[in-house]
Amino acid sequence: MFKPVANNVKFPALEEEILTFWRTRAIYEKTLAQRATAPTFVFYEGPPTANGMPHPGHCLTRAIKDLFPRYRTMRGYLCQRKAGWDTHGLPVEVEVCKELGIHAKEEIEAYGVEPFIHRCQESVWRYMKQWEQLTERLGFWIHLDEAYVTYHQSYVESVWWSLKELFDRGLLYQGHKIVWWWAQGGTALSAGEVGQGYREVADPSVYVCFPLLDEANTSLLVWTTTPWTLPNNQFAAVHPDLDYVTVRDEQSGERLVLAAALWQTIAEKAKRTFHVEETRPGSALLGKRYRPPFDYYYAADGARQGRLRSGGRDYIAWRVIAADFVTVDSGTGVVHQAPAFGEVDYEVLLAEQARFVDQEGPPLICGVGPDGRFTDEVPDYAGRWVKDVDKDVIQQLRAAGLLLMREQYLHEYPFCWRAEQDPLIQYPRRSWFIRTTAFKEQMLANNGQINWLPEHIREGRFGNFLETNVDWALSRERYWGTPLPIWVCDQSGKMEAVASYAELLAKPGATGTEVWEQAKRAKPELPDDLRVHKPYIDAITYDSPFVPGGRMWRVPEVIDCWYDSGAMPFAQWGYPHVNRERFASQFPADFISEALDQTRGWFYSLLAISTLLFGPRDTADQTDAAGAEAVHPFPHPYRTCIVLGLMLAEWWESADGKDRFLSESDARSQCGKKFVQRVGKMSKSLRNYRSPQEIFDAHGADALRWYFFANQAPWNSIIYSERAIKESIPEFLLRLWNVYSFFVIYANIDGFDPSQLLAGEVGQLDGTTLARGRHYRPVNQRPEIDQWVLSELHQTIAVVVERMDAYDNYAACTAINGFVDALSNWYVRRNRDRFWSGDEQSADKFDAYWTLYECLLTLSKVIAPFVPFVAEAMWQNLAGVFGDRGVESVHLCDYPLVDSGLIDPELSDRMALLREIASLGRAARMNAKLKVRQPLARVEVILASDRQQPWLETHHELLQEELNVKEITYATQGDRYISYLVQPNFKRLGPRVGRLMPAVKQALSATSGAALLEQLRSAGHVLLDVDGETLTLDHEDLEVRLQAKAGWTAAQGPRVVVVLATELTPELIREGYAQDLKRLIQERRKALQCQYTDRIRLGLNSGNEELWRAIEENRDFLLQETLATHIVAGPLSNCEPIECVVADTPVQIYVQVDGQ
RNA sequence: GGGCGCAUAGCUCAGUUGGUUAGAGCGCGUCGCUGAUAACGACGAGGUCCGAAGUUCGAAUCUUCGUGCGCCCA
Repeated sequence: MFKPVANNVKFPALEEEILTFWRTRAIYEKTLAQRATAPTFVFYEGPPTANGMPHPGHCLTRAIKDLFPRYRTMRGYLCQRKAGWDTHGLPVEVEVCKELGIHAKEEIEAYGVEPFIHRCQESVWRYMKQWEQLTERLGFWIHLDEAYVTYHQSYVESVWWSLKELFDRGLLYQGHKIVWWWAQGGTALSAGEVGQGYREVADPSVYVCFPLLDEANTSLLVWTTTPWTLPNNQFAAVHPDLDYVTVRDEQSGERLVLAAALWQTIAEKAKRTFHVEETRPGSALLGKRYRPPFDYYYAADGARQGRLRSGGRDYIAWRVIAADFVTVDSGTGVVHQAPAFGEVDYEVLLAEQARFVDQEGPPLICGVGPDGRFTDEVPDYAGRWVKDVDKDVIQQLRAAGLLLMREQYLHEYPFCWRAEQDPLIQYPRRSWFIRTTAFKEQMLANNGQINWLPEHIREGRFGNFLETNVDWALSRERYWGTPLPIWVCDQSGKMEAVASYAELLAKPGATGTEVWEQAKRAKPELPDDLRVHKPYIDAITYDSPFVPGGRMWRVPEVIDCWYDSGAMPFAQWGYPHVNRERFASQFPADFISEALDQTRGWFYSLLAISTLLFGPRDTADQTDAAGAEAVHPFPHPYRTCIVLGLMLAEWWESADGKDRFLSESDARSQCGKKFVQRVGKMSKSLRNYRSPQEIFDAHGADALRWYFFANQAPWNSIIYSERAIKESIPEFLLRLWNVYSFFVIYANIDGFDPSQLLAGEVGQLDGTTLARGRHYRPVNQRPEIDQWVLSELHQTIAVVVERMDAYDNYAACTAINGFVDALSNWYVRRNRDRFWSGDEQSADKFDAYWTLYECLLTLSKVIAPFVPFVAEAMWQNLAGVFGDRGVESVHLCDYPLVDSGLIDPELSDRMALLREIASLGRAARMNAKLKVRQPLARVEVILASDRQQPWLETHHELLQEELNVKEITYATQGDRYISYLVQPNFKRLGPRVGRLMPAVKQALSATSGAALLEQLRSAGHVLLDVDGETLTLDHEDLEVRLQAKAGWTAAQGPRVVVVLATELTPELIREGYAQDLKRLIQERRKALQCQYTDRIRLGLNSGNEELWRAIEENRDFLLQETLATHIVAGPLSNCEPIECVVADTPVQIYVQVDGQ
């Protein structure tokens, strides 16, 4: 016996039971164990951070990350799934600072780096529980207890090894970087953080004169929105191809040089009258020297020259240079350059420096300290915060007669995201870089081999990003991160990199471990991993190999935590210090997936690090012994990458905007009809989304998973809509569940128990095994509809496997959904009688049970990777009857294989036609307002082709029942009812007739369709004169469409028309009455909660003679259908009647269970 | 400002190398079916396939330009 299936299934509760089953039986571990020697399918987990709550977006990534490994495991691969956690970085420090109520770097120093680091380490596990819970509840199978953790010593040491590689190969260097600098906090902010802090502000913008040295009374007119940077001016930039004019200011008589396109606008704004005196291209201005508005540096160096590499000499600064970025969109076409405070400006400086012989070019002028205050180099403003001096600068310019005008300028400017009043400034910092630009071509070649989904990422977003590659700014002046493993000699400044802690301690004269040892003694619970972190690692020094008596000290920086995550392919194993073979077997990944925002994040860090470390090297670069073994053909470190779309939130708010972020039902109850729906980015602070746990509790993980997998291609953005998730249940899960429940109910009634019919081990209950069962007949001996449904099943498997091998879950789900619909709405519906029939031992009945049983078993395997809980629930019951003789879990099964012998495309086509006829018949009934319970005498089916007619004729019964008609006739000649429309087969004829196509179409429609068909039938082809040519068109060149003529109750499809005979006889009408009665009685049975097998007594009260006659004529039918023992006229004692209307007259029906 | 993507029914989305009735689900309306189904089925309304130009015998699909939106970067 199967376990009875509750018809009001609660998926969330069901899922909890399955989770317990998986856990106690260690099913996940068993899936791996049984593939121990199988070929590998390599998956990499992109490490999330556990110091924030998981949100719905993580459900999507984790669902996709679960789907393909599960699928591949069932397909016979070993797919290890090592979890990982990203634990370093500024966000962690910020969380800790919040707890401590501090935010500046000095405050951290004052608090103490050591206790600060301890708090960081503790903080990264804050939401661990929630993450683990979400992961398990979603059914994401991954080894959480063997996770890699980026702060662990072995992980850090792998990163060190890779950095030492790069250092030794000359790929790690120090340079300046202009960063967005939070002066009050003393730190640079990452691009993401800067992006969060943009606000629209009004800044002063000034038009300033830079007097030219060799043109009297003539100045460059320069525009800037940051007056405070003017004291640090080094150059003025023009576009060499733009036209510049020299204008005379009527009022002052001074001449100004500015872009030709802008002079009128500026004259208007400044309320001046300009007279154009000269026009010249920007190129004619190049090299012209000017006097900057402030002479703090100019006084000493204004006349200084340096030697050029190309020979000759040039002034080091304060002259006009060429730049492509100059536009005439705003400003004056002459751009002030202060390289210390602008990334673009700094590029200009680098380019200028490159022209000069080393040490003779322009130095970087920077009169501002890291605290954002002017230094003594700018005496007028020394000690003042840069943004505070704008006014005074303007005042000074005006006094010097250098200010043409000032205005307010509205623009977006970044502020610190956690200290909202602090504007950020661009500021130069010493920084460590990885020379990724040297590997651009290799990265592009590697990228070219990756299977990106969607494809456009390769050439588009990611490819373009690689094309514009700049060296990776690796270092961070922070505390909680992987320390940069470079030690520098305090005598010579020479440096070397260190690849492991042991290597460090083995250095001659190494000291400093006592700092860690003391800390550990004081606080024994400290994880040993901390010893490779600040401040302990900084304490370790050793003898300089470069200078006798020198000491080696670590540089203070830690590294960008993106490097940590990108190093995970080897660092997760501790490679190369340990686990060399594990790395070898798990590299590269076959599959990774994250959301689109990782393009420049993890996808890049993985690719860059892998290309640099494991890509081919030129022969000169054989520094490392590991290098030779480590060269891998592209692509690596991942072969396929699914780039998921963003997840959007959906919420409701009142029309007046007062109540926001409501659920749909809350909005309805609170705002009446005055509410609106909103869709937008998910935001933690706005709380505009429901927690995943709520979805799990209300609808279940399978519902969420199916919604993700089956609703759209994964790279489209998806709305996290509770309603849509809920709706995915009846569409698929519930429909499937109902079929399953139907099977179990009837199998139990009829005593169909496969475990009694099938002896011995049954394993995965595949087709071969089932074939051993008693009463299991070969498929070709079963009714055609059984053959059909199994054919559909195997076609579905073929599509699903083909699509899933191509990582296309959406199309796979569509195919599965289509099969479940066919199973439910055709197979089960059309075969109810076979399951309901009295003869428990008939071959036909066994065929039906074995067929449906096989479909459901196979289906549970097919859906297992998608909806693992429902699949397991079905398997536990369907295969559970065998106890230990069968496989313990559906997830231990192999994915079903296609039995192409069972696929019958012809049968599929025929059945599709039959279903179409049935559907059209119903449509025609609808049009005639003839309900299906009313039997009809006849339908006529007119086919466009007689090919399937003989087959259809053998299925009269099915169609008669479906359409409730007495007779069905087929014809291909239905001239009374229809006309023929013959059209060319465009796809076939297009290439052949080309431009004649419209004429062919015209000629065909001008000829009588019936005549064409007759010609085709008799001669096998049609001759058509078109444009002086005679075309021979055969059967396949033509498409025959049917068109129902007016005046008939008919419905038309492209290849078939169904015509109803609508005239009713009294007998037919009485039969309809009997059908009405049957339905009413059945409803009553249901209301009385009868068992399926309960017998009943019937009583009827009605004065309608026709109705009684109907009962007499259909007595057997009624008794059989309703399981009634007899029918009496009049009421039954002790029985409540139901009042209803049959045959337009009131009737009381009494239903009583027999024996009560 | 640059790059990438998207734009198809009221909503959310499919739409296979270009082929002539553009689909699904939901929603809405009408009706029907039901002893598996708190389900289901049928029918209907609803589409300038964002706009314009081009290529082609033929364009939702290819090309160019434009518009709007999103994301990334500056």
